[in-house]
Amino acid sequence: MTTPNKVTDLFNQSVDDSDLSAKQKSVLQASLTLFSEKGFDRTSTSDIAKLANVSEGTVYKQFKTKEGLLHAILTPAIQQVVPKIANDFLTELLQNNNTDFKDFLKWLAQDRMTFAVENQAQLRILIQEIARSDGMFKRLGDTFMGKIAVHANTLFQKYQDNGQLIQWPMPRIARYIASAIMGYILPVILRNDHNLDIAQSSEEVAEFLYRGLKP
Amino acid sequence: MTTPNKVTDLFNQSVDDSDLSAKQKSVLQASLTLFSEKGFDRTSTSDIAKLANVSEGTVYKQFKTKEGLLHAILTPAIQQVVPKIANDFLTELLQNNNTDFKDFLKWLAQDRMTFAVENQAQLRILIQEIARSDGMFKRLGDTFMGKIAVHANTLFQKYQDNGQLIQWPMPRIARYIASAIMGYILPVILRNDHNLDIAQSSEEVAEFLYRGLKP
DNA sequence: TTATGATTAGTGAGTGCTCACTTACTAATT
DNA sequence: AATTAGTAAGTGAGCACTCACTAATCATAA
Repeated sequence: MTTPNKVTDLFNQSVDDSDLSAKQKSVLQASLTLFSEKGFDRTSTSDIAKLANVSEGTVYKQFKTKEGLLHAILTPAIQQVVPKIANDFLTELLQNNNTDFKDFLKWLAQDRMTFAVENQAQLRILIQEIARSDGMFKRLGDTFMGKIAVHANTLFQKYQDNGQLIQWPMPRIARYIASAIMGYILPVILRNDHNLDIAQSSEEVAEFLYRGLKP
Repeated sequence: MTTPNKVTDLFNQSVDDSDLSAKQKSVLQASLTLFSEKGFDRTSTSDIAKLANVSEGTVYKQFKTKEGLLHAILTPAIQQVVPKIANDFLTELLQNNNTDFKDFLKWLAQDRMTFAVENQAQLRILIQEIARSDGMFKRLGDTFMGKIAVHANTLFQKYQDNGQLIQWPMPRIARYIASAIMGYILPVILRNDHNLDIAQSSEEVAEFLYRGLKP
């Protein structure tokens, strides 16, 4: 439970799964780099073509529009940011052994921190989109409510019945867990910092959260 | 201590302090609205002129460039996001009465939540900028280290000596306080939500933080 | 007060440039 | 032979910004 699970690198995973040509892959890679470094709106398609060493027409052969390129990058990110966590909760639920709540917190933190460090560029682009359109945040929130809420609720209930978790409403508990972990992840993404000590950080945050959330 | 202090509305404050004409003020107001709704890059100067009911030349009479407009909006925001907190800490320090740590947490949360709700548009634009250039986040971080760290350190030390605060390093404590409060503020800003129950939320977050941070 | 000159505020039709996207073409693959 | 991938020179639209001009404001002297 405390060992890190396999958190996949989104780019390599979704690129390998698709049957894109080498040139198209380098278009995606160049877009990922430039979007995260300069922002979507300040990246031109000719910039992308130059960095990818292809002609500008090639950029449009596969991804019909510039937005389509953004979509190709963000869709796998969005689909993993939220639903992957749902799976984590389920896995934890299905193992009926009574895992320590603190261990679960540490494992969750570890898992999401690993994901964040391995997908910094995508997450930065996602944050840019969230800040621009209030629709994106609501969409993520809805996905969370739809896919995670039920599992999280059940799991938290178990810990509450165990006497390991305070009797607060589930959204309140979720908010503190999410924001504390975000407190480690966001600075890393926003500073382009590549030196997050995940073992140390997840231990720390689990300790704090457990103190704040035990009955 | 638990009563909210006066948190000023940035736009009205900085606009009234300046000697801008009515038209220039409406240019600023229109920019604020459009930048926060559509993002800086997707707002054209002709959009701004239209919403402000002025000619496009007027936009450029006072604020020489579009960037200058962004600057005029963000500078007061940046100067209040961080340094205002420094002042709060100082105020708290100078009242040498032994205020309860939990009361301080509640007051701090209340203060920043009020600020955030009253300056949603500016903060949303600031978040957009933070997400785009990693320089902005570092700049805020440096301002924090320069203006707040010392005061916060002294204050936390006092609470630690009081036996009200756990003996953790100051950055760790600051991180949890900041992220927990952010957990309430960010959703409000990113969803354009205008219904944050500040009294309830600040009480809640102070309760959680105190549980997690008491020795 | 009022006429005068000067400074500033505001206008809106340009202007040149960048950019997303197209298209007519060639090269490669099957 | 036919379909697909890749090319590179367009193209038109939109944009930030300018400029020649007019309207308003204001200081000062008759």
